Amino acid sequence: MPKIVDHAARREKIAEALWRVVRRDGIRAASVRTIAAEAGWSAGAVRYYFPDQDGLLSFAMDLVSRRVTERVAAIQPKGSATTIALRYLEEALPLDAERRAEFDVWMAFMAQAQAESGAGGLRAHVDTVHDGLRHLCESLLNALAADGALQDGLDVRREAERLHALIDGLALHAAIQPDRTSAARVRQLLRHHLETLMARQ
Amino acid sequence: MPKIVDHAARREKIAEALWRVVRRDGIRAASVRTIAAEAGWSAGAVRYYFPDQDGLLSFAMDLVSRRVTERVAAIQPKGSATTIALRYLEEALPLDAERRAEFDVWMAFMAQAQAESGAGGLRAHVDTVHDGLRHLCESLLNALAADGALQDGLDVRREAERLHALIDGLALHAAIQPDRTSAARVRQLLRHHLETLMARQ
DNA sequence: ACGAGACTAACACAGCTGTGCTAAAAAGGA
DNA sequence: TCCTTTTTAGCACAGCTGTGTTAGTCTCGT
Repeated sequence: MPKIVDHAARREKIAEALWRVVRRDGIRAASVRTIAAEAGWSAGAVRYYFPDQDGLLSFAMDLVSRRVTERVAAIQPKGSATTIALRYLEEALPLDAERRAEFDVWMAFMAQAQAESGAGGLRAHVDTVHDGLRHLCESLLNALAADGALQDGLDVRREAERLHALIDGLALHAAIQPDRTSAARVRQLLRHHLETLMARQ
Repeated sequence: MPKIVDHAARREKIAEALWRVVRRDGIRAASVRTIAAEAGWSAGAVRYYFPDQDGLLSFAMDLVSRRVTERVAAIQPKGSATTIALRYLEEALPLDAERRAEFDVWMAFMAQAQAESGAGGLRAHVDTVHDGLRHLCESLLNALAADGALQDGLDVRREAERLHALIDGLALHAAIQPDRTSAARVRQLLRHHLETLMARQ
């Protein structure tokens, strides 16, 4: 029959073009035409894959979280519970150019999602990712507790919330002031925080 | 001479209209005309006070930080160093409707400021506020240390960074999931964090 | 009263916006 | 080769965008 292009791959290419536009000029500049130009196609071609703009935005936001999820899923959980925890938590932080780009875009979407009206679908994405990270924090702390690595009498639920907040705060700092908040420093702070939770050897 | 209106007050009214638009429909909807309509004036009137849109955006963002700064400056530092610290840090968190509104707007501006090109002035505002909060954290910890309330051998600089990240993370959580992250819970987590830094009585 | 200065509204313009629609091009199976 | 289906480019439309400009309205000190 006719020419076949990888539909899913094309949609991702377009979404990535949207990311670049958002990162370069902000979400206000993310129009169908600028995105098409960035992707190297005509506006009509883009609209063939995304009939309307809201769908494009929603897909692009979802792609961010899928990318992160894929990377997290690819982690091999080996080593001590502590090393594993550090490894997982680091993956959620924007410590290199690629993840920093994703985080910038994510931040733009998150701000947009806060708008009461309009694309309500974005709000659900935020909640999903947020709950996912909270759950990850809790799981990692539970694993540490099972290993007897944590101090006695620790409220794991509370510590998970605190860790979660710390992670998001560190992510923000790494993103908006990458020079002042180097990757090494962020790793150091994260490790230090975990150490304050651990039992004295 | 002619009719006199309070110039500064009018500019703030317009900026607040911009906030409402951003909060309701996102920063993408923040055009001169929608803002004018929201403020109840004509677009021409708005442009009399803000010749161009970038100026309006920049002013509106600056107003957010000024409002926060004013509230922080109005705090009466009385009570123990711990109470004072809690009082100050709480003020930086979006724990009521007004501050939540400000934070939503701030988040939208922050995301926009991350765009490499375009309104470069926004970037400076972000840095100023960011540094201000970091400095506040450090000052409060130093005051606690001077009172002998902190554990011995604590790296204050490091703890200030950790506290700062925690604050920003808690603020984010309080803003995007206010139902799941109640004001009481945030206060509890903050107090708990400080307690982990304090010397055992 | 009157006129100088501060303020407001309205229009114009070129350009961009999302979306609907249509015609053409491409490419693989028959 | 030709035909069928997918893919692409382009146009059209109404409406919005930022910004210049201009004409008008108001209010106060003289």
